[in-house]
Amino acid sequence: MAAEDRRQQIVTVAIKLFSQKGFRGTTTKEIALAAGVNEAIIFRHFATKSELYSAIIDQKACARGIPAMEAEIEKYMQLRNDQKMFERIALHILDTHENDEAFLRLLFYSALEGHELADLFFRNQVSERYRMVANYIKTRTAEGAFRKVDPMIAVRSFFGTILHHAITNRFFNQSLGDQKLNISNRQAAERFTEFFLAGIINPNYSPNNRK
Amino acid sequence: MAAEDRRQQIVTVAIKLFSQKGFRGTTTKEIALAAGVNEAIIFRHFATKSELYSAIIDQKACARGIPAMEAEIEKYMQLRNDQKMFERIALHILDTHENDEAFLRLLFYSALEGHELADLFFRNQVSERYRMVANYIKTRTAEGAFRKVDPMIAVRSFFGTILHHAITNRFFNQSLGDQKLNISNRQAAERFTEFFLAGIINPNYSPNNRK
DNA sequence: TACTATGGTAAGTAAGTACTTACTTTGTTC
DNA sequence: GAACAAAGTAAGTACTTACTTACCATAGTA
Repeated sequence: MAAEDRRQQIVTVAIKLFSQKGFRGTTTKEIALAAGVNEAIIFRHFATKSELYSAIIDQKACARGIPAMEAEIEKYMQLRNDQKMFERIALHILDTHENDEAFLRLLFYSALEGHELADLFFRNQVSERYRMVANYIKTRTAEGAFRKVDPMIAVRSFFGTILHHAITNRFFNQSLGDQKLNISNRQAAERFTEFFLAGIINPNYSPNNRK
Repeated sequence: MAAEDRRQQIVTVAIKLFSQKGFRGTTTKEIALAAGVNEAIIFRHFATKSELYSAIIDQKACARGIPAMEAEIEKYMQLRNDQKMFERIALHILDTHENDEAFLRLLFYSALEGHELADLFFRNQVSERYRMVANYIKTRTAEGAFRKVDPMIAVRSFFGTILHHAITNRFFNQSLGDQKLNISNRQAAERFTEFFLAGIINPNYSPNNRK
């Protein structure tokens, strides 16, 4: 196998194992076994185990957003379609964490074990999205469509709700007994967004008497 | 030192270390060093490292609630003081995670590493509280004070908001740059509750024409 | 055919790891 | 003060860890 392919294969295998057992909990021997090569091969491609982790960070923390989805959100913002806009963001988050099972675990392990992944991800991806949504809320408040609220409080409420749902479903669902909430991501995005917007829209607003 | 005291001391030291580096990441040697005893002492009190973890679980997952706080919440429920009631729950959660720094980390490590602590905690503590709040929301909806909402959606929105705030503050606050939200727990409880209630109260309700 | 660069391996090393063994100290009771 | 149980220790064991060394196989080029 060509060097570059092997390198990528090792990274892929390592992502899976690190997400399952953490960085400290995963041995280079296990990674080699799962990749079907001798352990020494890993150290031919990566000087240390930490360097292998760095390669994962480069791949995960700097992942580019999906342009189609970004455009969709942008469109709904311009149309002032609040429901669809927040719903799309929520669905994106929920789907991301469902499709990439490893990622949420990798993030939490990284936060707990003190690697830079979680920090970089927050800096590069989350922080920017928080700012964008906060600005949208400010705009809508200025237009009179939303009540006067602290945008950061509203942003944390919204993302908190969605992330809590994602985290609970992944880590704690079987612990909740009859308190489970087994709905599709689409339904969840729709209903959490409805609930969120009910709390933030200005009941006296009609689009015609916009200032 | 008496056996029971030493045992408890080892548990206390282990909680701190396990929360910092996880179960797998903490060595029995480190625990012994931190407790100021020989490593063999640990194995005199606990047959295995796992058994030490079990002792922690017994102590943490079965911790009793604080009666004074439970009574306060119960009182606000009976008085139908929605703001104070939700605020008190929120403050309890935020304070718990601030005062017991180790606990949130211990919980997440346990969820990731697959120990029973997280599961037991959810089963014994969280699930019951979710049910209680969901029932309260149902009652208030029946009384006409709250809009007709899915109680589970509302419950997840509320707890999600509060937990997200607690988690973000503990793990990711320094990653958020200017998106930080540096407010006291009391302020946070008050403002998140206000925001939540604005979304759930029935605007046409007045207590006098209760059914 | 011989040379060389590259992808691969077997079998190590030194430093941990959980856990044990054989022994010493210390406080209590008669 | 002798007997004895409980609290403590030093120095192990067998095994695993990240990482290394010395060697092999094969394809492309001269």
